[in-house]
Amino acid sequence: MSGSGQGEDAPQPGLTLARGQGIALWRQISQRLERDIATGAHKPGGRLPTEAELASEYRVNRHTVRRAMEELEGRGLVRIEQGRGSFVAEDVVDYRLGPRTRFSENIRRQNREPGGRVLRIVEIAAETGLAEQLGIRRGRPVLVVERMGLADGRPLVLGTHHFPASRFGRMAELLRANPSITAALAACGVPDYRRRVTRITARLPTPEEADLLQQSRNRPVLVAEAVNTDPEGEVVDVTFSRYAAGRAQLVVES
Amino acid sequence: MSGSGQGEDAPQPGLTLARGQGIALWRQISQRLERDIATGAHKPGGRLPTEAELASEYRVNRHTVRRAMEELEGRGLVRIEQGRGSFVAEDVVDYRLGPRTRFSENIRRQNREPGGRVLRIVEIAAETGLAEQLGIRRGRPVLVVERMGLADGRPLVLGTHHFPASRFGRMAELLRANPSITAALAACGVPDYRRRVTRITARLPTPEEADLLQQSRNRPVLVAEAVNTDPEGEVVDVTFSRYAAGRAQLVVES
DNA sequence: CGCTATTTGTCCGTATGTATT
DNA sequence: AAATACATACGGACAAATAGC
Repeated sequence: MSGSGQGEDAPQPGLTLARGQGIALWRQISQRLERDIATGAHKPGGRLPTEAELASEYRVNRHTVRRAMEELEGRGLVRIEQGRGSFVAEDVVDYRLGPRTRFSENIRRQNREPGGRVLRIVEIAAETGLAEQLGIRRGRPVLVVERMGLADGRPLVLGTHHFPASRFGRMAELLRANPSITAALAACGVPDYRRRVTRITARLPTPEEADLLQQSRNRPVLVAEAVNTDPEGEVVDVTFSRYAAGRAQLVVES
Repeated sequence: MSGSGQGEDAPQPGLTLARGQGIALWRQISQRLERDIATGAHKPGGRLPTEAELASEYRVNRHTVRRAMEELEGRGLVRIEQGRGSFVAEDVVDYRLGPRTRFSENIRRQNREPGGRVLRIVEIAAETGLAEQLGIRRGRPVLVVERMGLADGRPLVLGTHHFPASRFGRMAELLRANPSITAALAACGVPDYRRRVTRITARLPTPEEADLLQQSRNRPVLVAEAVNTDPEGEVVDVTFSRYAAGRAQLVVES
């Protein structure tokens, strides 16, 4: 790019790839784009050439360029939007994990506006593993709350909360009025709770998760399993949170 | 492929896909395979049908099956090996993150044999951000140690450590003799250190990382940035660790 | 050891669908 | 409504890794 836009036929020095050697073409392209981003030739938020343009510049098929772009997207360097184009990526939110983790406080500390939406509330019977974690008997009713947490109106995290229904049956209606978990727990007689353990993994999102988080299928989600207890040590809930990686960064302080 | 292997022409009930509706074929295939794994029709560690078999069963192109398989691999449900086949995934290692995080102890607690290999040691000049974190002046020498941590001989994590060279210049030779960071620090007069903050994100690996971790490009890596201090509160090192997601799960206790 | 069959990986070319502008 | 740009799907060819002989 940069300068003479035409001349599709010229050899285009610097854009020739090593063919037939051990290195896949899409990797070479992805490396060059990465370098161009690192050196600032493509600036954060800036627009990248279209797939067709890159394909003709590098003299490869469009699919080969797509491969390279998908890799860069998964690594968080670019963002691809159907019908619009591809852009160099930016910004992340720090999400602090600690004994007193509260979503809204956490987001406000980053000078962003927190938001929440309850997606689904159902009751299920506790299977063995869950029952053990919640400290209840197998088969007892569990309230499952599916919730989306937002920062500045953008989806940041999907949380699946599990409460013992015997103690927190009222939460369903409370949450419908106010999507704050902390507020609902307070109304159920738990003004304070504490995070005990958090198990963190990462994986690619399911298509549904990618959709809800408004995130590409190639960007991973951070999966955090948390166990919260009340001041007496009684387990209040077990939560699986899925954070959009690249929008959130979990911070643990010791 | 369970049972009657021939009969390529029969309609194969249950394997027909909804074409031309809103749902991409590869997604439907991935959903079915996911269900088959969940129900135990395909058992953990077990072998899945080949791409060619699935393609003919579902009456789609092999590439469409590949798409579906790649998604499942990224989500950690299957493992794909070139020349061998595809398998249902298993096991993860819990890696505890706490103030006194030590790699070897951590791995041994999981009844696995820890191992380490130093990949590269170089000295660089501290740029602004790093200098600030290390509590040294910009441009001062920093020892960068690239290390691989193994469990039972399998790569688990890649760590890039940054030590102020003024204090820890001897580490280079020490590590060449013994790849343990803890031992090398002890020899440099730091018998104990503490992890202060850890910032955790996830992304897809670079091709090099995927290679070193012996992991697929579709599986994310957990990226943890840690700051360690000595008992006096002096910063000892800043480390970026990249864990193979699906082999490791980070556990935080509060 | 090399040879071969199997299985996944890369790349090309084309056609069509869908979202955005 | 048209043009642009990314998404899905197909079909074919060859490369690379693995396993068995």
